[in-house]
Amino acid sequence: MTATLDQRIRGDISARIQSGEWPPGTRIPYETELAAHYGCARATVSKAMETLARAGLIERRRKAGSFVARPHSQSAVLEVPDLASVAAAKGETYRWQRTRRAALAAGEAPDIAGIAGAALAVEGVHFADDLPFAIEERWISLAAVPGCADEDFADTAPGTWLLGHVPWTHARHRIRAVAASAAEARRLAIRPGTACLSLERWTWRARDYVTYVRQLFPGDRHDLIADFDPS
Amino acid sequence: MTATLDQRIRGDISARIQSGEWPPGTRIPYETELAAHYGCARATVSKAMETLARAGLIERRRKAGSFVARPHSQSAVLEVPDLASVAAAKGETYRWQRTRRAALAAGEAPDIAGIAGAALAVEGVHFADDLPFAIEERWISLAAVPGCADEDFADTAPGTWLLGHVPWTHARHRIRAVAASAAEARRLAIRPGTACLSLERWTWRARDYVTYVRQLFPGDRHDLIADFDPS
DNA sequence: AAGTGGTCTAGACCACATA
DNA sequence: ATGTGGTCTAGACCACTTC
Repeated sequence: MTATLDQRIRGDISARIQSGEWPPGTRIPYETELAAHYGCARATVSKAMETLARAGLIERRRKAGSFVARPHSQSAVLEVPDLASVAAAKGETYRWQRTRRAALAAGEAPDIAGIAGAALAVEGVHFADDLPFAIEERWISLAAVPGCADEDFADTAPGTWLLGHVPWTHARHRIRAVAASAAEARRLAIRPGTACLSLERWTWRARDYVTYVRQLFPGDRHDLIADFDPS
Repeated sequence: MTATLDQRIRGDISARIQSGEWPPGTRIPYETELAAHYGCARATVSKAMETLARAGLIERRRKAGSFVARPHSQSAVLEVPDLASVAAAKGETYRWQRTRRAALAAGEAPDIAGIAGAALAVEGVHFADDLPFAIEERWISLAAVPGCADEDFADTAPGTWLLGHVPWTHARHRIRAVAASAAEARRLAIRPGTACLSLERWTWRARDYVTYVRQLFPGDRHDLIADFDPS
């Protein structure tokens, strides 16, 4: 029921924006005016406004004031959970089966992985209720993740291990639809040419590549959900 | 070069986390300790810590202190730009061709759209350099967006119009890989069964559905990129 | 030149989780 | 019972932008 003053101010303003009462371009009252209106310190108003600005609802300009922002694109937060968690959430049994583990010398990792130095290559299949639902190909930079040389990844999928052991600073995902090749189809127990979701992820730590992974899901066994609330 | 004290504190701490010096679970010095170390007020430290907590780098617990977070899932910000902007960014000519516009009475919109009342149905094709690269099916709630009854959407894609005219509070995206049906393939000038990326988006304003849209892209003509920096 | 947001201070009190 | 984070205040000065 009761909320902080910060939240109340934020709520009042975003309600006016979302109701259309303050259309894009409207000037919001100055911080001093709002502080007087709420009978609080300007710092409290400022904090609320900063949060709204970071959420993209308003734009702030010195000397001019704060204005309701014009939306320019839809954005959404895509959660890419650990596959074991996905299966667990659906009440399915999860299993990882490694099919390859190889230490590669410098230059042997494929170009797309972006790893120039020595790397560890790992491939395997994720099963839910004993049905394969994703194949995974991964390369890990040994320079960036020296500890992974001691892991065999026979029982634990590398993604699960990396998540808890390696800090990263930037990640890029590419999502595509592709037809399953004959080899991929065999490992996923589907027909060649079936539409599959391809999820690629490059992970950096500072300027060094940490890992590149490609996961392939049969189209009817996986989808990605992204939710977004501006707030 | 020079930054605010807030940024400096944040940078120092995230550097220690990202370098691995402070692995997940490490207790970060108390706010009072950090304030003494930097010779500043606790509020300044608190602001830095709050930002780090919102970015997911740390977890704060009353009485216990703040701790380096254990990452549990990868998350990424998926930008879903207006398709006209995508084409423009690639230097391609963009064109929208409407193929259907129909006012529907209550109950006539498909269940998946979630719109119980009267709705406007719009379908069309997005072209880049005169090649179809997406088909779109959309339903707009007339109750939530009364102004759209006056739009014919012959020249402007509804997404472009809605972005600038309708405030929304929540959106959900679903991304899947599907095989093109015969009808879809014909409109996209591809072969039936081709792997396509299906992007669905439900948009709410408070508790009311505003619009539902499904866009279908040939797999080789579109992909989605999502970047993420924790900060 | 004037006035806005941006940052910071040195307190204060509170709520809550832990010990 | 204690000590942490959570919030807020009443000031202050600065930087930047617009007038």
